[in-house]
Amino acid sequence: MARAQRATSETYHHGDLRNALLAAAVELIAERGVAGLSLREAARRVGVSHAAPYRHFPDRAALLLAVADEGFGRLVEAARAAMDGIEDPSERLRAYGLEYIRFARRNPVHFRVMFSEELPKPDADTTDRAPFATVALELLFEAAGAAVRPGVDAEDRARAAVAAWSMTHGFATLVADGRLPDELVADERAADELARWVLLRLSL
Amino acid sequence: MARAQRATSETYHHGDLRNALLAAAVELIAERGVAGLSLREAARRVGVSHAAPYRHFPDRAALLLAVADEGFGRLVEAARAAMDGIEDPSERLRAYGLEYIRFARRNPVHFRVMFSEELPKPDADTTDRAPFATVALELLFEAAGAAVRPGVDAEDRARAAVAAWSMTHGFATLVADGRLPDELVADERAADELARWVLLRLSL
DNA sequence: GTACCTATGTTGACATCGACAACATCGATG
DNA sequence: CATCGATGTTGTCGATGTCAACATAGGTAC
Repeated sequence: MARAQRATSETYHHGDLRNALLAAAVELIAERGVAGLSLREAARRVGVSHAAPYRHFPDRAALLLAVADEGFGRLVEAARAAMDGIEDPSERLRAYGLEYIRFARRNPVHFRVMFSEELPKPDADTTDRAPFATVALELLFEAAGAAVRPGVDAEDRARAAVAAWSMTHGFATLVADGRLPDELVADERAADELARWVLLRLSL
Repeated sequence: MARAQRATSETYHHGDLRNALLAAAVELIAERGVAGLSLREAARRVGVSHAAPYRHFPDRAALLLAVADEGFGRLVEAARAAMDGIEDPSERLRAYGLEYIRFARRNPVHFRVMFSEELPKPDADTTDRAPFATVALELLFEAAGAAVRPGVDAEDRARAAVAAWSMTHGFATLVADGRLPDELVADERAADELARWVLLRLSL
């Protein structure tokens, strides 16, 4: 928010433009949606010229990608913390799912960007610039694979992962997009409880 | 596709501009994504001037809305046909889900637009211009409500609907966005089978 | 300490887009 | 056959993404 400690000479050289732009982008998207994000408006809001952002992001897509990766990073962190110490594989998977949904509820902007169509498709190059997305999904597939009864073949293990992801991602999407009745997800407690209930309908 | 029967005077007055624009829009979105849809490019592709689309759609959002409603219409039609004649409520719900997912696979562009963030939020006015969206969701909630064991209270019935929607919508979203490994959903048969398997993990 | 050098900002320009206004054309209706 | 409304066209405006050319500040090498 507040301009970084040492804004050089109080005018030229912002000092922390990259982060300021990220924050402004999130704010803007919250107000106008992903499509409403404009580099010029973001620049305006942090008080720099319209071309300044290009010193930090090659193009608009890169800014979106940065927001997405920030989101995936936070998700991975939260999920790891939530699963930490839990032994039972089913419980671990549920803990991940719950955190995934909680994340979507608390960071709807990030979540929407993370799965936005506007995001450049991950290729070799993009993967470098957004490492966390891969990690987050690997974590999920691991947890899901471990949660199926032992002795199940690889194919069904993959299917189980898809089922778990579908359920979790579906619910999270509905929450982040505000498609569920407000009273159902108004406060954290109610939302958590509903999420838990929904995740329990999943039998792998 | 082909210009309507009587393109008046072969030049002025296209004859079926509205539909031509819809088709062009879908094509464009398939190539460049929803964000890549531009009224001017659509106009160019059907061979009219850049302002012609405004005679049929008040703005860009309206064109998107029309694509979405076309999609919801087709979905409702397909879902009704699929459920027709099936008695068992659980089977009916599964039939809907399967059709929902099949629709997403076969019409990924429509599906993405239908749930795109860019779509104007449904308010009283929009509902008039896009009646099918409501119908499609009502149909789902009915089917889900009927599928839970009798004697369950209203609250759990609503929860069940959310769970069913989450699972179905989640999987459909992953498919439409191409996030699942290609070999899993390459041909219709494999995709259907996987969808069935996934939907069977749902126990209401 | 001073003279560069590089990272970071700024100004100015161009093409594209959504949107509107003013004008043109066609076909149906009297 | 004259008129009128629906449908297209041209011209224009402001906003945007992106690039090129220029400016500035702060650190580094001597």
